[in-house]
Amino acid sequence: MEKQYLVIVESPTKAKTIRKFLPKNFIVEASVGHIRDLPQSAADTPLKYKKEPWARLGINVDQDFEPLYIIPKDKTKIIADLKAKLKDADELYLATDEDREGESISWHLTEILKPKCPVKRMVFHEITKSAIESALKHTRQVDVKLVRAQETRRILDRLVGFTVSPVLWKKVAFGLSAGRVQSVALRLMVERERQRMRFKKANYWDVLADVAFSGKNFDARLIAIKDKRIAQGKDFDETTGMLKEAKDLLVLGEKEVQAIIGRVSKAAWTVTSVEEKQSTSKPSAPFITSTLQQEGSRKLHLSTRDVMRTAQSLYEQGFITYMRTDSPNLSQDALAEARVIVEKTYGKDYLSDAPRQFTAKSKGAQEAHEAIRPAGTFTPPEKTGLTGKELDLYTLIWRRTLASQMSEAQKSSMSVRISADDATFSATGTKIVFPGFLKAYDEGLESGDASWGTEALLPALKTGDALSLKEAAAQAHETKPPARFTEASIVQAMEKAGIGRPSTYASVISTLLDRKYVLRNSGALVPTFTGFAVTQLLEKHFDNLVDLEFTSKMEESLDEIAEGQLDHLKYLKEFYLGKKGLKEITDQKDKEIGMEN
DNA sequence: CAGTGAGCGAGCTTCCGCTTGACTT
Repeated sequence: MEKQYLVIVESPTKAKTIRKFLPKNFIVEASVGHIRDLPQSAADTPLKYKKEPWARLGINVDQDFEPLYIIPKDKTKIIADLKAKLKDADELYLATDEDREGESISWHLTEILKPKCPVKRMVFHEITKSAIESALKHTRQVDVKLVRAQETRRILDRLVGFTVSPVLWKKVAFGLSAGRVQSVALRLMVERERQRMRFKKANYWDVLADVAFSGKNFDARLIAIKDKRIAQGKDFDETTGMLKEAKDLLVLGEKEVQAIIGRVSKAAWTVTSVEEKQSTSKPSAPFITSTLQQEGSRKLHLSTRDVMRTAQSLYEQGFITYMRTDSPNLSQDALAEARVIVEKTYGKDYLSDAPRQFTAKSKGAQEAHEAIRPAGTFTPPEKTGLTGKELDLYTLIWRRTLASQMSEAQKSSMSVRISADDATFSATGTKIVFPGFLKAYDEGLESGDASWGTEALLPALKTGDALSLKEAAAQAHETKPPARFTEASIVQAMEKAGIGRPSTYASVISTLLDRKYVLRNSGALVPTFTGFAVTQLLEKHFDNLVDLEFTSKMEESLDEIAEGQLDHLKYLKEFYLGKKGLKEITDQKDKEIGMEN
């Protein structure tokens, strides 16, 4: 009889795809994410353990931090199904994602399914027939050290969350929360708001002139009087509203500007210098979760949740690859397909000389998946039959992927100096000589459409040319405080700091909104009084936890644990039970903070 | 005697990260 194999992946959609690449004697099933976890709340804790002093944490902190794992209700049926399928299998292939969490899922599966047949760990980074066949041949064993690193991460997050949150219930308000990720994200927003509150507005004036040369009009702006430069926004200090120190600049008021206009209106306008520069720009990397959320927000005005919901639907319909990823990498198949479509759609001139490959920028990237790109044969958007948000998002992904394999854009910029009486004016123009990738995708644009009609052109000028003044107008300016975070920009900031993962960016924002730590105000996230109070308390008493560096330091330790260079118990003991450990600090602060009130 | 309600004590809230549906707004 033919041998039977059971392959387990994380996502049901992925299982469906892989099934097509494998013979009938391979049964492919999904774990649907994690299958075991610490109890989510007291209600989930088995009666047997409820009396234990550590039951509330779900971790026996005095007994080597032994975690209490339970199977969540919604996973019991999945486990039963997997067990039944395993009965008929001669071999088990664990094909969960190749990252810390995926390794852990594989380990939990062996713990629960207790397979009697041989077990092999297989990994692949792209879902193609050749990649899967190769993965089947190159299996390994579950990496127990990597599993330890995941478990340590899980325990640390629970300890932080369930130790610090109760302090907030006592000192601020019932039901609040703190955590390694959410509290730092909140702090970023609070700090930005403090900057805004400290901000002092500055006012200054300048002159915008409408000038003409051989029948063509263009704008020129006042930049200096008698070689003394005019102050611009960036020259003012944000917290004092005064000119930054050691700047010998001219801050103009309305009266002075009117006097200048009077002088230059009667003067001769002459070009004193012309500088031309050629430049090229390269396309951005294909989408990863964070950049998709940013561009979905900027170009399509969708919330991070909306972006993810829509992408999930596109994924399930087979239009795009997996939407939770931190890798901008394109598979060999995808590269080839993208290049074929670029040539077909835009012509050979628009194809980059060589395939372009991108690497992850953020520190914590685990790169278990590919970039978010059109799946299979890159169906052109108009042939997908999609509508509404789905069509818009797919079009964005399709264009961004193609752009990544297109030629550079070539620009030519011209910078001109003009003198009139004692004043110097400046005009700049940019011309796109060759649009290249901009034809498919222009990041600078707010709408989804690509276009390169935004260039500001100057006539062909040379030194000594005489210009005619049409109009000179006084313009008032005031400096602006730093902008509040939006959903998109906070995700960008979190990713840069290595805080949170692609699967959690959207839910972290939801938590902050749920707790009323921040409010949504026409796109901006505005910290509330509660948000300020919580941040202030955490900064004062748990400063290391809300430090931007905390997660990156933790990641370093987890890496050492995964490599066997650091003992996970030593790390956890020091973090929680050590002299300056979380437990000691919390007990001490509990009393301290109480005294203040 | 039955019904009411003050007073008391017990139990609960919370984390991050991996996946979908089942549910509500």
